[in-house]
Amino acid sequence: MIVINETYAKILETAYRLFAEHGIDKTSLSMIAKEVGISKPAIYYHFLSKDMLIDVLFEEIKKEIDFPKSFSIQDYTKDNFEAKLLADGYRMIEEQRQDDYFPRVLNEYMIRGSRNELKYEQRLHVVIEGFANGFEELLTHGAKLGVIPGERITAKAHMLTMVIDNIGNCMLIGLKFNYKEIWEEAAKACFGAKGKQVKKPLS
Amino acid sequence: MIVINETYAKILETAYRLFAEHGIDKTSLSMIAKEVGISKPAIYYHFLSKDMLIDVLFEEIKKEIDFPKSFSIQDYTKDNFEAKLLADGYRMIEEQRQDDYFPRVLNEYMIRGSRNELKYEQRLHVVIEGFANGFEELLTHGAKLGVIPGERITAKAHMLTMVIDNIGNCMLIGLKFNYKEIWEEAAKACFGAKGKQVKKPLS
DNA sequence: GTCTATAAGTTGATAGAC
DNA sequence: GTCTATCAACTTATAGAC
Repeated sequence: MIVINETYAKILETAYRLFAEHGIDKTSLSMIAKEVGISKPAIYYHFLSKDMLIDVLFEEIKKEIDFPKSFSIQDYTKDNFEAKLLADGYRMIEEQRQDDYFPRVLNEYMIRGSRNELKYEQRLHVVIEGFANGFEELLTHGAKLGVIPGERITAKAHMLTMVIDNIGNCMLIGLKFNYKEIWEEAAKACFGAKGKQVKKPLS
Repeated sequence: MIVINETYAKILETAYRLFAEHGIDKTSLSMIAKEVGISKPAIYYHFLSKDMLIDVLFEEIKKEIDFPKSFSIQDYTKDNFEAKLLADGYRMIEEQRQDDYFPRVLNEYMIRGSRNELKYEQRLHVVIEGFANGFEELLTHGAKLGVIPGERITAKAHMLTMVIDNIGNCMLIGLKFNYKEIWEEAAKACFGAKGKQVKKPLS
């Protein structure tokens, strides 16, 4: 978050934290102002309304979500494909385990999108479809390499999206599942019956 | 929902609908009273507080969630196992497509559980674990019948739980995925390499 | 059981001084 | 840019009549 104005950035950061802790609806501008150390009307100098603040924060958050950040397709080769798909998933799970502010806030926008608020709905599509398309691209790459069956790539990609996304949700409510193993099952399903090929022909 | 008192039931039903439409936080007791056709203080005769109303409704909702309702293990045989697992999933997806009030409200409680409100957190565990355990039981049954590999049953069951649950979430925000195909990929993953056995020796 | 009236507090937002 | 003072509108909740 590179912002010119100091206070502007502080307000956004504080809103982010408080939204995660209490939810958007139950976070008032007074609470934010108090934490930042300014008066409530001062917020209105930087943001037109609470709604605008919520909006701007969502735009900032969206920038942080990026499929290529977690799964860099160009690094996947015929030999490392399965291992790398597993490892990248593990890493994503581990990242969520450490910072639960992010998925919490994203969840807040998710629930807003699930209502009739169209503006969030459409923007959330971009987020999830980003992952769905990313996985589809990755699996297509795998099919070209010959490590993944070429059929039903889209369905498989979406299945992976469902799993990795819901792992985050379940961690949020404190469910103690073995998420690495769950990801392994989902990932393995993409390789089909022919998945058990040469394992370590590397170097 | 079989309740003795008329107004009591009306309040609960109206709360259910309004919670789904506007979220719990943005649904006031005035809104509920207005829709029911009574005055706001009348609600306090039936419920100690808004919190108690939220609590009671959650208990009612929990009764509606029941794994055996969607997947009745005793009906799964060696011959129909894969087909039935698919069909039951399809039916669940179809049910969600028709009534989106239910998942919406459940989502409201989910997000409450993801905060620090311990009472919801623990009760939500019961809900999801109900499905996780149900799938585990079902797959164990499948392993006994010889249609499912006996290893990693728990991980597979949890993977199915992640998928079926998140399909609901994605439908909620209006994502137009092919959910039947997604479920097929998840289900097929449980059968492993040996899954391609006799298909129609039935009748 | 349901009402009117009202308390006590919070909210998002604005006016206007500095 | 930030403040104090203030607003109208809402909230949950209670007192007490019928």
